[in-house]
Parts: sequence; structure tokens; C-alpha cells
Amino acid sequence: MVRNDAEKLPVSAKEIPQELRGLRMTKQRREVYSVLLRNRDHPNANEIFQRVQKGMPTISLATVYNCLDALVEHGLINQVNFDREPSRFCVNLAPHVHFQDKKTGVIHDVSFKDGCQITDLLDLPRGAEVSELELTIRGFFKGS
Amino acid sequence: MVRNDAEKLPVSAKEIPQELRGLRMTKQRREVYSVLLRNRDHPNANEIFQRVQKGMPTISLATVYNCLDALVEHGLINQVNFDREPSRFCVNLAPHVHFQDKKTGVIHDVSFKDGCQITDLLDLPRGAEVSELELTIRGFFKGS
DNA sequence: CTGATATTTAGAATAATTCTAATTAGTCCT
DNA sequence: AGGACTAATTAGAATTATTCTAAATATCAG
Repeated sequence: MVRNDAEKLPVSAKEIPQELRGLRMTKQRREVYSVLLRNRDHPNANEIFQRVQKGMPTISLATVYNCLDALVEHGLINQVNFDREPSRFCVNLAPHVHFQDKKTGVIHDVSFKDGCQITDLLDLPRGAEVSELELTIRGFFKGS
Repeated sequence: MVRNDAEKLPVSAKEIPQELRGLRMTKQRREVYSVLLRNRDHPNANEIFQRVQKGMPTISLATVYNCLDALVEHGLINQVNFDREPSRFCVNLAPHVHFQDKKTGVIHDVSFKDGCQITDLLDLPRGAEVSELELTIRGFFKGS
């Protein structure tokens, strides 16, 4: 699910304060979060674990999962699922969806054209109120 | 991923021919498929297994997975993923997306308003050609 | 019928994630 | 600062959906 959020993001580890949205920024959470800020390629938990280990060799994979959960819970990151692949994580809080290049596996953030609401296109059942929406797209790049 | 497909569906087991879209209809595949036709509540593999077992007590869970794979491969059913929950399966081949009621867990098929293309609303990267698209929505029903 | 191929089966294996219980770190008093 | 609470981290075990393996069975082509 992707949230709509106008708040300014830290761009580097140094800008991450002691506490963010009520979440205590422990050393481990800061490290996980800053790995996501540094390289926005939608890594999965294991990839994040490997990257964090470089600067913090004693961290455990369980902690990475705990940190990711906490960051997701507090709305600092989004969890992205493509089918049943391992979940990926994303710091982009602006409303967007995901396009995966089937050739390279690379995931692109895709934003909405101005003033567009996906739900306007749908025949939602009467009375249905949307609280989470996830759109994932796969495809190729023309002539590649 | 949900396909666009105007072909008429069998409504019951009796109508399922020997072969469908090049897929040999073995006893097990027919049974799995007819369970999906009978009760269109988006069951997962294990639920399908339990239902099929009633009429075919010797079937194995691995076979249910094999049959579901074959049916998906041949475009007879769709696989539906909500986050990291077990995959669910759906015989509705018309273009549609899924809305899950967070209160009851019930999944509703949601169709598009006439002439609407989701991808028209998106700023897709230059040259991107969509081949699969999955949209899942969760929410509540007003006043419930 | 006979051999070739495809499917089914039971059970083991895999892999992402979660859980458990013990340790460590951080916070809040006074 | 010291002591008591609480929260977070850790290693490793457990869980669970799914896939794999190898043997048995069914189906098809000639």
C-alpha cells in the first residue's frame, strides 16, 4: 500500500532525527532506514540485511525484519509485493505504483497524472470505502 | 494478473470438455476447476484441496498445486495475491480487480467503468509496455 | 498391446517470515 | 549517577506456503 504524504524526507542518515513520527530511531532502525534512503532500488529484507551488515556487522536478520515492520507501521516506508516474491521496501511516500521491467527485474516508481483517482475508474461495490490500494505492473520496454 | 477474455466459461463440471485451451482435462484438473466454478469465493490452494477431497479423497495437495499451475498457465483461471497471504484463485476471466472487505475478509470482484484504462492515469516510463497488471484494494463497507 | 510421455502422488526440501526466550539498551525517576 | 521499567535486539528454532524429487500410475500414438 502506498500512502499519500507531503512530509519532507531525510535524504541521508545524518538528517534522521532521534524520533520520527513517534518511532524511536534506534541505531539499527536508523541504519535500515538510511540504507533505504541511499539506494532506492526496492531491495528485499535479505538485501537490506546484507547492506546494513557492512556498517553494522552484528545486526541480525530478525532485527532487520523488526525494523522494517516498525518503519512500515509508522508510515516511513512502504512494503511492495509482486506476486509471491519476497517483499520489497520503498522510501517513496508520494502516491505511486510500481512497474517492473520483466527483462532486468528493475522496478520503477510510477506516479499518477494530475488529478487522477484510480477508484474513479472502478465499479466499486456500494458503500465500499478504500483504505489501502496496491497496483503492480509488469512489462517490457519497447525495443529492448 | 487478470486477463481480458470474452470466451464463454463452463458453469458446471458437466460442461467441462476433455480439453480446454490445449490443456488436457484430467480427472484432477476437472475437479479443481469445477470446485472453482461452483463457489467463486476466491479460495486458496489449501481450501481448494479440502473441497476437492470431498469428491476425490485420494488427491494430494501437490496435485492441487500442479493443477492450479496448469490452469493458470493456460489462462483458465487467475491467481490473486493480497500482500503475502496465500495465493487465491479466481475463474472470472473478465478484466477486473479485487476489493477485500477488511471486516469479513470477503473478496469482491470489481470491474472497470466502460472504456476506462488504468494505464491512462499513469505516468509510465517512456516506452514501457504493460503485460500484466494487478490491482488489489482493501477497505470497509460504510456503516458496518 | 507396447513403449513413450504426461500426470499424480507422498513425502522431503526450500525459503521467507515469524516466534521465543534470553540479553542488552534506553528511559525515567529521585 | 543508580535502580527499576520497558522496549529493542539477538540467535536460533519454528512455521508455513510452496516447490521439488522420485516412484507409481495413467494416457496416448502407433
